[in-house]
Parts: sequence; structure tokens; C-alpha cells
Amino acid sequence: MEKQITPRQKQLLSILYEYIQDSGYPPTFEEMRQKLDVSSNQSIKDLLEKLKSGGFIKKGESQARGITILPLGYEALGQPSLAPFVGATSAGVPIQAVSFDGEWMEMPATHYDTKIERLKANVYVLRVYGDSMINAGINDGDHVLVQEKKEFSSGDIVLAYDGDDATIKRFMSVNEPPYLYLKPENPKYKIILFRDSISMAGKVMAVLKSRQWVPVS
Amino acid sequence: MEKQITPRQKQLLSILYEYIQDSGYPPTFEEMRQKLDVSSNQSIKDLLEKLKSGGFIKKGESQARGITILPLGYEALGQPSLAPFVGATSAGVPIQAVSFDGEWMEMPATHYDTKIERLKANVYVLRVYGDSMINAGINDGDHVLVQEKKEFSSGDIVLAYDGDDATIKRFMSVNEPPYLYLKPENPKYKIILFRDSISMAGKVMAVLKSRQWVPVS
DNA sequence: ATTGTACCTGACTAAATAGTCGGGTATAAT
DNA sequence: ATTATACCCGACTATTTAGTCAGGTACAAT
Repeated sequence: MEKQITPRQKQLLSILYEYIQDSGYPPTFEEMRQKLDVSSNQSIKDLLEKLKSGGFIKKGESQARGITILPLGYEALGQPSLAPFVGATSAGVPIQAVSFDGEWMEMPATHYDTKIERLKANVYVLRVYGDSMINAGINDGDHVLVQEKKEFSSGDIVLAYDGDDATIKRFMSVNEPPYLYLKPENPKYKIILFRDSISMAGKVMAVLKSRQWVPVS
Repeated sequence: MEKQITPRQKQLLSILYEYIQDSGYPPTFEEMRQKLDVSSNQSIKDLLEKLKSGGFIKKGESQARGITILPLGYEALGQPSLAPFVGATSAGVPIQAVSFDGEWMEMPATHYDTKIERLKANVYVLRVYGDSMINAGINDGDHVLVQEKKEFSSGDIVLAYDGDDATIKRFMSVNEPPYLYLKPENPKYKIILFRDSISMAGKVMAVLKSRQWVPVS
């Protein structure tokens, strides 16, 4: 039985969202009271309590402006959600294997489980360095959403390990030599033949284009 | 005579920045006092006053957690800065001409004047819709940084108006027919010959790749 | 008909938080 | 030597802000 957001709750949630967007900090009870056009703090407190128990927001007790919108809240508003950000991998030279460090990143809500701060099984985000996948639309500094998997199809873009080194490449399985290999999507780089030290951890489901200014010519 | 930031001020500024980054709201005097390891509110108030008069932060009087870091502050921290966000233009179908609506966007600090909330002469940001410039690396949903200009060189990517309609195209000037025209960077679209109703307002200096998830194949 | 839930009211209190007062030190500039 | 500036101290007050109390209405479900 899903915790459902009521229209009134959603109204307050979007007031919260907008206030934070243009002030940089959350509103007070009084400010919310005015925007919602009710005459008492209690109404605000009740609603916040509901939003909190529904997992839409986090709230510091007895704390001025201590409200944070949680992933589930953004989801209810139709905003992007979060994934654990586990580190960096490389699309060029392989680098040290990744590990979760507590950061979060926006991710497509479809990959997000409805439970608060709980992800769908084994989905995570990596930052990609290097240019070995540019022809697949993955650039230096972009992030990829990786879904853990055990079975792969030829043509899948995968997160592969060579020992402790992690890398993003296209997995290829063909009926003629070299049969099994990893293919960089950049003519500058050579294919990597499968060997015992190589394993695949997951499939790249989506790319988050990094928000960076690039000069034009 | 530039208002210079002192080491102590910068220290507080980065405490502010980090706190906001991971809480979603600014700290109280007390919290700043602890992090800065001083024993009085007055020290914090003094420093905030300096940061404020230097144009690094904005601060609501008598307001709990009412601090906002201003563009100049981000600049002092080496973070990206802001440009006025004037609206949307189209890289496909031209749309209604743009106008400033008070929003701000991150922009490369080099284009930002040192005065608070004042941009270098005539620089602004537009959101681009459509796919007519994909081969120049400008995609649907990206933002472009436009520098107002009067003189253009052949090959410049420009913001052009056809009456009230704004569009982004590559400006071409050649010695053979059709001499002067606007060229979309997508074979799907046709070139636009110059006519009296067409004028050019500025040159695209940089593209902010929009932060969007795109599925991979 | 009663129970529960979502929402509301207005007056009140408690706690958190910003700001003040009246000083101080150390350092560089005039 | 004086002045100005950047920074600090500790005790205090004023204001803002969250939270409580003791209710109420409207509506759907049992």
C-alpha cells in the first residue's frame, strides 16, 4: 500500500520547491502559511508531518528553515531523482575500480524505487573520463547510469573490469575472430580482446550529459 | 580599487558553500562559529558584513539562515558564475523573440565582470530548442552564451532575428552565390538566404551542454 | 451512527537564532 | 606616534521561528 500524496500536500511541496529554487534556502512556517493561504501554523505543521512520513521531505526538528526535499519528493513533482554516485571510471585509460562514497546524483525516475532512499536493485552512476566512447555519445566528464547484470548481448555498452581497473566499452560477440572483445567507440583506440582478467559488471542504460560550457568554433 | 577578499573571509565563504551543498540550506551563526572555531557571534557577524559589502553574499537581516552566495562569491571560490537567462530560441523553427526574465544561469567566469550582478557588456544565455545545429555540437535543450556584436565573420554561429523570431544558425559569407546566408548544421534543414527582415544580434561564444539523461543503444 | 482521516483555526509557549554592547589585540600605513 | 583595518571576545537582548493546546469542519468508510 503506497503512501499517496494528497493535492494539498503536493501544493505545499511545490511551494517549497519554488521557494528553494529562487532563494537558495527553504521558507519558514510563516512564509508557507501565507503562500498556502491558511491562517495557522498548525496546518503547515500537519502537512509537513505528512510529507515527512510519506518520505517526500526531511525536516530538522525545531530548526529554522530546516527542510530538505528528498528524492521521493522530487519524483512526486516530476523532477529528476537520485542515484548513488560511486566514483569515476575511464573511457580511455582504465583507472582504479570504483566504490560508493555517499554522494548522490540526479537520475531518471524510472530507475528509482518508490521506497525512500532505496534504489532499484543495483543501479548506480559513474563519471566517465576519457574520449574512447565519443561515437556512442559518451564524452569526457559525462555520467553513465549502470545497471548490474550477469548476461550481456553483443553491442551492449558495458562496465568492464580488468582486475581492479574499470572501463566503459561496447561488448561484442561475433561468430568469427576475434569472437569476444571490447570495442571503444573511437577509431583512435584499439579493441580489447577478452582474457581471464576481464569481467563485466553491468550495462550502461543512460548517459547524463555533463553540464559544461564548451567553446564553439 | 577592487574589494579584496581576505583569507578569513574566504574560509567562511567556503564553509558556507559546503554547508549549503550538503544540507540544502545555509548554516546558522552558531554553526558557522563552530566550524570557524571562534568563540563569538560577533566575529561571524563582522565577517558576514564584510562578505556582504564586498558583494560576495546576500543576507536577509534578522532572518534565520538567510544567506545566499552571489555570483561574485562563487567566482571567489573558483565556482562557475551566472549570466542572465533571457529565454528560449530555436535551432529548428524560429520562435518568438527573447526577453530578460530575471533568471540566472551558470556561465564561464571569464565572461563575468567583477562588479556584482553586472555582466560584461551584453552577454547573455539562451536555451535552444530544436535540432538544426546538432553537427555544431548544439543540441535540443542546450544553452548558448551569446555575446552581442555588430560585425560578424563568415562561419560564426550567430543569434539571428527574422522579425520577431529568434534563431541560432551559422552565418556564411562567400564570394559566389548565394553570397550571404544562414546555414543550419543539420542536413535535414535548408539554408536561409539573407533578406531585409533578417538581422544578427550576437555571436555564440560557448555552449552549455544540458544536463539530461539520454538512453544509449 | 460512529470512527477515522485530512484538513483547518486562533491563541499561546518554548526554543532557536540574529543582533547588540562594550570592550580587546595585532598589524600595516601615514 | 597615531590612525585605520581586520579580526576577536563574552555576556547580554530582541526577534524570529517552530511547536503546542484545545478545539473545529467536511467527508468517506465500517
